[in-house]
Amino acid sequence: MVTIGTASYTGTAARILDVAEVLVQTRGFNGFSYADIAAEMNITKAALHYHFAGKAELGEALISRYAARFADALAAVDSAGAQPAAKLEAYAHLYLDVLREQRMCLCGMLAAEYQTLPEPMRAAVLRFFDANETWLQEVLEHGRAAGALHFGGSARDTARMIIGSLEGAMLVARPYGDTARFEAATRNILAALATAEGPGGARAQPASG
Amino acid sequence: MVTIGTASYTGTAARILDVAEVLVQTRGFNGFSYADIAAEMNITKAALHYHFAGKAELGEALISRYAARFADALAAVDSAGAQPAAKLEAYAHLYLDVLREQRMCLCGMLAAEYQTLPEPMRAAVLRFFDANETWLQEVLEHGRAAGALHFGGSARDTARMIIGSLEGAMLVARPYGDTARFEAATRNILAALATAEGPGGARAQPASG
DNA sequence: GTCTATAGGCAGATAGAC
DNA sequence: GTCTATCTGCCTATAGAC
Repeated sequence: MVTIGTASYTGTAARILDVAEVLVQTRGFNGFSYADIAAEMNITKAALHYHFAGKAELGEALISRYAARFADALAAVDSAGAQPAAKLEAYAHLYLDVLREQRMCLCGMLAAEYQTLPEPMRAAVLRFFDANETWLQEVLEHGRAAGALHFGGSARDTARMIIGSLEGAMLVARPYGDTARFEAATRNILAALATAEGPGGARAQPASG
Repeated sequence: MVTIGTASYTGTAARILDVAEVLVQTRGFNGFSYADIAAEMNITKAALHYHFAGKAELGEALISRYAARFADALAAVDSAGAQPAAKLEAYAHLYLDVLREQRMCLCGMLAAEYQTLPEPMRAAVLRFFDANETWLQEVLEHGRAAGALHFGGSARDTARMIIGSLEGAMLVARPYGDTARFEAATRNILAALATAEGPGGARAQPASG
């Protein structure tokens, strides 16, 4: 179980986060302004500053809430007690739900803009990926021990591969407005883990010298 | 052979593109300004407008030149006459070279910002991915016919999976400043294609209902 | 081709009234 | 909590001299 944050917002603050979240996921952190949020909510920019001192603080709150929600979703998958392969499918489905709303993963988007982010946001983005990696690693290790999943390399590297592949599949599928691209890629990746000869087997060769 | 564009720039225009390219690949299209380019080059913003009417035109030129360079690199891989698996590794190495300079793929970055881009830039980004897909598809089909590559689904879907996985591996590896993350993911992906039981085999299950 | 100067607008942010 | 009003600074872009 991974607890990333305990941030809880209600009322106006929560509504601000809702609006800002969509803006970041569709336009990027550098692609929207306080004026965009204010216009959408029919309040003034000054009111926003009452709830979140600056854009940096708003960004931190966004990641914190998003990560907490994601952690809750993963905990729910664990509680459902499904098979390892089904857990991986449930994991991929979390991404698909985001893509269906024509959004990018919040932290995938912020990963692209990483170099322009204030330090606290950077750290929070990495924590999000770390938490995902930890959860996947556990699923992969248990799955391999139970003979349900098959992969050659370390569970850690395989977890990282899954995260990257899903983030990238979203990244490319969204401009095409085509969720089928994401779903096909997901099938390819997960199917290889559920078959006898998974990725990173003995015959694996380095991709570069 | 895919010819994307024939754009050719020399002198100041080429230097502007060089500087702007790094800025887009590291900070995003919405994360830099004409002032940044001007400062780096020790010229004025007004001089930039002489070469590229506006940021949108500069963006189009950037993608056009990047895509042409990428197409040239793929043609060079073809000319080398390597085995299918080696071609895929060479393809992945193109991405690695970009990541080693701590840059994101230009079009991967622009894919994240897609919704904020002017239409001509959007179209150019999709053309880039389409060209990549076409090239990979050909390598995959020839590789399968020759018994060198193994995958269950269509070559098109597998090509798309590769593009997404490499873009995503870059996206996540860059914030960590860790090229090993990218290389491990690449090994996982490509190894599965070079082994008997590749991804998307008969046992493949849909990732979602 | 590059400059100075400047326009016009929007960014994030603050002060102080209500 | 939300407002009006305002500040400062940066943005893209243009005009016109050299």
